[in-house]
Parts: sequence; C-alpha cells; structure tokens
Amino acid sequence: MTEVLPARSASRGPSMGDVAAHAGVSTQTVSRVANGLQNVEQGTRERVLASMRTLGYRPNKAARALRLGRFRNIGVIMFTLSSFGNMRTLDAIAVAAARAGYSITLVPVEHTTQSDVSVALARLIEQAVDGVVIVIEAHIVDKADVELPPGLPVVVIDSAERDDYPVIDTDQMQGARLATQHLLDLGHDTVWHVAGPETSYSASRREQAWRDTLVQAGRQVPDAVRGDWSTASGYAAGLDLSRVAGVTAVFAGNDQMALGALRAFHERGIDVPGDISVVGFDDMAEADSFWPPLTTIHQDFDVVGRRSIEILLAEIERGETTPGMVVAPTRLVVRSSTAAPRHVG
Amino acid sequence: MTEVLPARSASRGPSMGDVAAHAGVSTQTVSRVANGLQNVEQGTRERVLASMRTLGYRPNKAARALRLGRFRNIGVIMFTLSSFGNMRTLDAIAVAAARAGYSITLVPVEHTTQSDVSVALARLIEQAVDGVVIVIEAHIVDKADVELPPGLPVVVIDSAERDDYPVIDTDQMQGARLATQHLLDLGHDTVWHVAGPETSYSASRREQAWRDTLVQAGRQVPDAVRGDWSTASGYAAGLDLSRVAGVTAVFAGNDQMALGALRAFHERGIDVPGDISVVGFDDMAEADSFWPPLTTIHQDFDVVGRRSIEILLAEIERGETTPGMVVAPTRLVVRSSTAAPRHVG
DNA sequence: CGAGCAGATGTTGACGTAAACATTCCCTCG
DNA sequence: CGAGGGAATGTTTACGTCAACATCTGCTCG
Repeated sequence: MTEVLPARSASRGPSMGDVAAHAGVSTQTVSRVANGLQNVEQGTRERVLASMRTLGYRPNKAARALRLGRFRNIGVIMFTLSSFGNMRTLDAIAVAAARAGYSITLVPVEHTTQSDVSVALARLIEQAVDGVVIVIEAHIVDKADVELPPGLPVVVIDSAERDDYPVIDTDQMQGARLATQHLLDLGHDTVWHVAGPETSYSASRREQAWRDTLVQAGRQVPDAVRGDWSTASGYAAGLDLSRVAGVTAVFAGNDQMALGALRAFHERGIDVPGDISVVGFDDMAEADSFWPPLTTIHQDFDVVGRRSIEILLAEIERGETTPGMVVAPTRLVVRSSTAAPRHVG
Repeated sequence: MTEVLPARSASRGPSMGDVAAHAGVSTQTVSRVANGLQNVEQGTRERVLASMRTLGYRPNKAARALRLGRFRNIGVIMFTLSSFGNMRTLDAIAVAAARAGYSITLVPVEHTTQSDVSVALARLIEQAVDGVVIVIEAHIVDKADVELPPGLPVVVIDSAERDDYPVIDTDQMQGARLATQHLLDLGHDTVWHVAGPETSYSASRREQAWRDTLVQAGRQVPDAVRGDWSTASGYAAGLDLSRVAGVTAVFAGNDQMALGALRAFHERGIDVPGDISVVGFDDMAEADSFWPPLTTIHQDFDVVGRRSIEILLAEIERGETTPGMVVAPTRLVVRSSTAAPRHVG
C-alpha cells in the first residue's frame, strides 16, 4: 500500500496524487487534510502530513482556482506608483487584502494613454482576479472607454463620482476648504492657489473648494497658478507669486508643490510665514521637517485603501453592493508655515 | 450548427466550449484563435472572434496555468512599501515584468518578524508564481530561516551577498565613499555620520565605507550617530551634532535623515553649508527642493528593479543562473548643502 | 488520374483539485 | 442480535485549456 512512486516530471512538483500514493490513502483524503477538514482520523492525518513534508508538496493554486472558480486574488490598476499618496494607498490595500487572505496583482499603467489603460485592463480581464481596484488620477479613463467585463466587482478610488461603480476617495473639497479657511481665519485678505494639473479630478476638486470658500467669504479670487504636482512646478509657481504684489497666503495643491514654493521664497528672501503663509495638502511623511515645518491637510490614505478592500470584498463574497461615493475626511495639521499677516488689513 | 446554448452557470463566465458551440466549431479552433495561431481560415477566425465578443468570453487563466504549468506571474515580497526606495524599485519591477508579459503578485510583510516573513513566504509557496523577488532590508531573514521550495527561481534585492540566490543591489559602499570623499575634497578635516538602523545591511555598508574612507585618508573617525531612516531620527541626530564642537561636515545615511538634520540646524541657527555641510543618500525626488537643495548620492532604483527581473526571467525561461552579486553604481549629485569649511584647517 | 501532401479542423486526454456521491466499518440501541 | 446511523475513507467526475494525434479537404505533380 505504501509504495513510493517515482517523481513523474522534473519540472512539476508533486501533486495530491503523489502524496496520496506515498501515504497509502486516496487523493480525497489528502485534500481533506490539506484543507484542514475535521473528518480525518488522527493517525491518517499525521501520515499524510508526513508524506507532504517528505515529498515537498505544495498545493497548486491554479488547479484549486479552476475547481473553485475563485482566485482569492484582487487586481490593482494604478497609474504611477511614484506618488506619495498612491504608494500609501497601495500599502494599505495590500495589507488589508492580505489580512483577508487575498493576494494582490499589481498592474502598472506606464503612460496615461487610453491604449495603455486598455492593455492594463486586458491583462486583468484574463480572469485571474475576483475583483479589481482602480486607482485613477486623470480624466482619461472615461466610463465609456473602459470596458470591464460585467459581473466583475470593481471599486474605483478617485474623486469623480460615477454611476457604474462604487467610488471611494479622500474628501478633497473638505480638505481644501479647511486649508483656505485656516488662512482666512489667520487674517489674510485672500488666498492664492497653486493648482494641480488639469487632468486630475482631485486637483479640480481642491481648486473648486478653494474658490468656493473665498467666494463665500466675500473675498477676491486671484487666478490659480497651474502646476503638475512636482516640486519643480511648485518652484516655478513660487517664483511667479513672489513677483506679485500683495501675496500673503498660498494654498498649494500638494506638499511637493508647497515644498517647491518654499524653496522659491527662500531664494527670493521672502520669509515664511512672516511674509507669506503656505499650506500644503497630503501631509507626506517629510512635511514636518520642511523648513519651516509645513502646515498641511492630512489625508488618510490608509483609510481609503482599507475601505476600498472592504467594499470590494463585500461584493465578492456576499454580493453586497455599496452604491454612491464613500468619502474619507481630512484634517488640518498646523505647523510653522502659517501665521497672521504682518500688517493686518 | 450555430445553435445558441444557454449560459450554464450564473457565476462562471462563458468558456471555450460555449464559444465553440456558438460559433459552430470545436474548442480547439477557439483555442487556436485565442492564441493567435495562424492555421485558421480567415472566415472561421472572424466567426469565432464575433462569438467571443457576443458571449463576453475571457480566457480562464487558472485553467491555462494548470495546463501549461506556468503562471506568467512573479511574486514580490517586500518589507514596507512606505519607503521611497522600495516604491521606486517596485515600480521598476512592475513595469519590467509587465513588458515581459508577466504580472506581479505583491506580498506585503507587515512586521519584520520571523513569523510574518514565514507567513508571507507560505503564501507565495502556494505555487502561483514562476519566480520570486525578495526585497530585504533587515538581517532578520537569514538563509537558514527561510525555506523556499527548491527549484523556485529567486532573486534577492539586498546588500548582503549570499550563496544560495543571486543578489542585486545598489553599490552602497561606492556611494558612501563618494559622499565622504566629496566632503574631504572640499577641505573638511573629517566627516560625521548619521547611520541607519543596525538591522539594515545597507546601513552598515554605508557606515563601513564611510569609516574606511576616513581611515584611508588618515582622518579621525568620530562616533556614528544612530538613526532609523526617519526624519525624526535625523532631527534628533542633528540636534546632537549641533552640540558637538568642531562638526563641519555630516554624511547622513539617507535623504530623510538629512532633511531632519537640516531642520535641526535651522532651528539652532547653524548655517548650511556655511557652518556645516550635509550630504544625503538616495536622491529622492524632493531632495533638490530642500533648503538648501541637498547634495546627495543618486541611487538608480530603476536599474535595480529592471535588472532583478531580467535575472529572474533568465532563470525562469532559459534556466540561466546568475551567480554572485550584481551591483548598480551610484553617482554624486552636488547641490547647495555642501561647501568648503569656513576656516580651512 | 491517382498518390501524396499541406493546410484546416476535429477528437481525445491530462493538468491538480474538490464536490458529490458511494462504500466500508464500527458502534448503539431497541 | 440485527437494523440503523454516523464517521472515516474511497470513487467518480468536472472545472477550462491546450498538446498530440486523427481526420478531412482540396490541390499539385509525376
């Protein structure tokens, strides 16, 4: 009964059948042991486990997925891993998924062109995932353009509400309002804005909330300076603003651009916050060490990542759909880059 | 012939069999069309493609993997996604893998404990990957402790050479030498060092090269100040150093700690680079916007990520092994945080 | 004009697993 | 003491795909 079969193939590892033959039981019993079912006698279980160890057995996930129709795998489509927020979000997603026993398949999108996006989606559509998280940053991906297979659970992390999939995001507008209001509360007449790129929904949300807050307070609304999230563009914007008379308060669309502006102001001999107050957005890990330490809006990327997985798993495992938009609140972190204007108007 | 079968199951998508029935051909022909083989008549091909579209067919990756014994999937084990370098490396890995037609399964390790590492490995060992890239940062993972299945191709990204797997990494020692020598060349008597955590191989490499360079130049070697990569620890180190008399040059183990030190020096009214010169390591995207813009060592994470995939795929696809350690060179980027000491000794 | 061949298409079986159903054995209880 | 039941274990089958082999058609060329 306990005869040893020779390894069948050099390239493939031992299967349940091999273990079964080695232990002198049926494959089904091996399967039961592998899955921790209780209806196996203690002695048998141990014999099987010993055989598994001896043969170096490891379960074949493909066969299991084929049999079960489930992969315990979630696809993540992301544009640019090299942004602070995305990487924090990805971290949170990966950890949350791992805790639920799911693995993450990462599909990078190199260029934000429609064709690249389609290619990325095509990869995932190869049905090796139970669900998909799409982290969008740009308008590029339109509902019409993206054809995801019907029935595949999807969650979108983005700032634009959509009617086809649940969306989750930081409350961009609340954050921008917080930032702008903070500067107004300090006594500034109005607030200038270094905006993110036009292609970004979150950039336009922040810009819109900044504008709304100023209008609501009855203040003059200066033209926004357009950046692209990079420190270089923030630096350019800072240089521009330093030539404008009467600028006392700047709300930058993210911390990187704020840092660039800070550098421009240093170079021009403008004191922050003495001459100009600066507020960022994101609260990246380094923000408290900028000079001066940056007042900014804290975004809770962990919450966004975690919630996205929760919503996705609810649909995958229990068929529950979460319609509409879920929003994670932000909070203002006051450090040393903001102060009352020197000559209160 | 072209009769339409009802969908068999609500939960599973259409299979090749369904497409075949719909198009009035055999499953094998559908398979040939799906794989782009040439020996299919034009008319047949179009009919099959039309059926695939109509039915919303997508290939089942699990079945394919089971059949072929290949997954076209690479596992990536990473400790902390929240470090600048790791993220850049991951980005490069993901892009390189995608170009080669492989997907990436990301396995995060929450805590750097042995048990957590084992769990992460166990996940991958579930044989859904053709190879594994391990990005290590700490000594924790010892050869003996980690039991990877034999025959599974592995590449390690780390600073410690090992005899079991190919290793690839930035040339830490060359970089640290570059940094230290740069400061000596400017005329500083010696160079202080803010080191990374003891658990990190790369930290000890950098520290060792810093020490060697000073010794070779016949300089006095001050005690290294220990940090943990964070800006907070760099700030604490900066505060410490600001109380030591005679400090004119500091080499920080990474840019974050350099930034923290910069902040400490600002607070204490110490001018950089007038009183003290500072060099970092990594060349993170923001380093050119620190105040002052940071002189640092540029690490080529893209190269490391790309090469690791090249090496891994060479082994997976062609059985070629790359023994020993592959090292990516660094380069010095001089900005404004370094200068000659005020009173040249 | 028929042997022979090339290209298109079909049939069979196996990859490793687990659900569904079948069998065996032993124990309990009327 | 035998029917009935439950636990352990075995047998069969299907998941979707593709390699290998089999078949069929039409055409070339001696």
